[in-house]
Amino acid sequence: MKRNIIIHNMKRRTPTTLEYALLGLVHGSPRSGYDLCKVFESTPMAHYSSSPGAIYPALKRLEQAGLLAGTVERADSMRPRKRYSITSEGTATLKSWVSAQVQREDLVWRSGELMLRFSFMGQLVSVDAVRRFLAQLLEAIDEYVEELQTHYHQLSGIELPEHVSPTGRLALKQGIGSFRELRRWARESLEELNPS
Amino acid sequence: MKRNIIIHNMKRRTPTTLEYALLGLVHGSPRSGYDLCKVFESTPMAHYSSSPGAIYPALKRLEQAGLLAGTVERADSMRPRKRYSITSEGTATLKSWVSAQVQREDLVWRSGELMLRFSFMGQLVSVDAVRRFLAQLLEAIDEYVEELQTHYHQLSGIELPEHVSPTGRLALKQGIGSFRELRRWARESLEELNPS
DNA sequence: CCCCCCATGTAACATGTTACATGATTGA
DNA sequence: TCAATCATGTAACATGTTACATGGGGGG
Repeated sequence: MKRNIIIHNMKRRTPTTLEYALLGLVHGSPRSGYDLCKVFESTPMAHYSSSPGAIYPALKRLEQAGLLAGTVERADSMRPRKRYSITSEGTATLKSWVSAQVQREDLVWRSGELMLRFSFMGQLVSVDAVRRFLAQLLEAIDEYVEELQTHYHQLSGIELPEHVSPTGRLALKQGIGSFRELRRWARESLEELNPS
Repeated sequence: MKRNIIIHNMKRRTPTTLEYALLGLVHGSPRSGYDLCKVFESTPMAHYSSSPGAIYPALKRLEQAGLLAGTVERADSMRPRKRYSITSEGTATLKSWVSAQVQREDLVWRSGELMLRFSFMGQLVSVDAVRRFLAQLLEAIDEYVEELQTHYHQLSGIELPEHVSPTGRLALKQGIGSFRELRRWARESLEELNPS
């Protein structure tokens, strides 16, 4: 009898950035796929998606995983519309995502996702948790900026055999500058959130 | 009579960002796949790749497209090594990539690729062309920052029915800040490159 | 002797991109 | 009536990610 019905058999990969973005938006208020497409078209959220070709399949995956629940409205009409709401499991997934420790890797590889997490935090966790997030972010930035500066000094210090073009050096400078600005922003935001 | 004579009909999709990064590095000096892997592991170029699983196939594609030429060294030995050099066609492709007009879309969707272009420009085009690039970049930034600010004011201005959390607003502020910092950098770099 | 570095790859897989398909409704 | 908008999707495709495979050489 191989018919063991395993309930938790769903392969539960961690959601992609797009999937988190969809979860977060639907958490804000229930929406249809079309609504979500328009959000991505018309707001700076555009950074996180693109096209119905990605959004509709992602919504389907989230529904199958039990993180979203879709209900069809106007089923009788010739123009049905499927409105998605977030499930309690979906909310839990979102919460643990935004609450995760900020690692150096997040900053280096997925800084966009970090900001997405931050933008949803306000509706999901306490102000204290938001402050913790920013504090961890500041630590990670400090660490990484120092790394980058080491590289920068290696470039501009001694004449290397392998000559680095001035634009290469300037590009690195830009990278350092952008992380410094991020740090500035994080400090300012911390203050703004202070209960003082 | 068609004026377009198709010389060879290899399907010539435009290279991916990773492929441009490889072209640029090999243009700097001939390297093997392993060398390139190490560059990505050990420098801030890390932003543009990841793993041998992407790099080796990309090199093969570039060779087939005629943009790189690989020669096997130590073919007799038990540990051969394939060193890639850029072809004249590869250099031409690189040049036209870095010289392309800077569009708003590049800034919004592919700002990382923009900086990669910039970092290779020094070895490929004249200082004048670099200045043109920065000038175009500044224009695009001005335009986009204004767009973002419009969104920001829509959020913080009137109380909206759909309440936006404070972190959502702060996240947008961060976005604006980072583009402002980019603008600052571009202006500074322009001055630094001035023949004054 | 064992482990890590050199140096090359391949295989499975999920995801995103682009393009297309469908058909009702609304406004000019 | 004609175009744009609403609203849903599917199919083909290339790419990147993760994991694994191979095997010699050098240093402790």
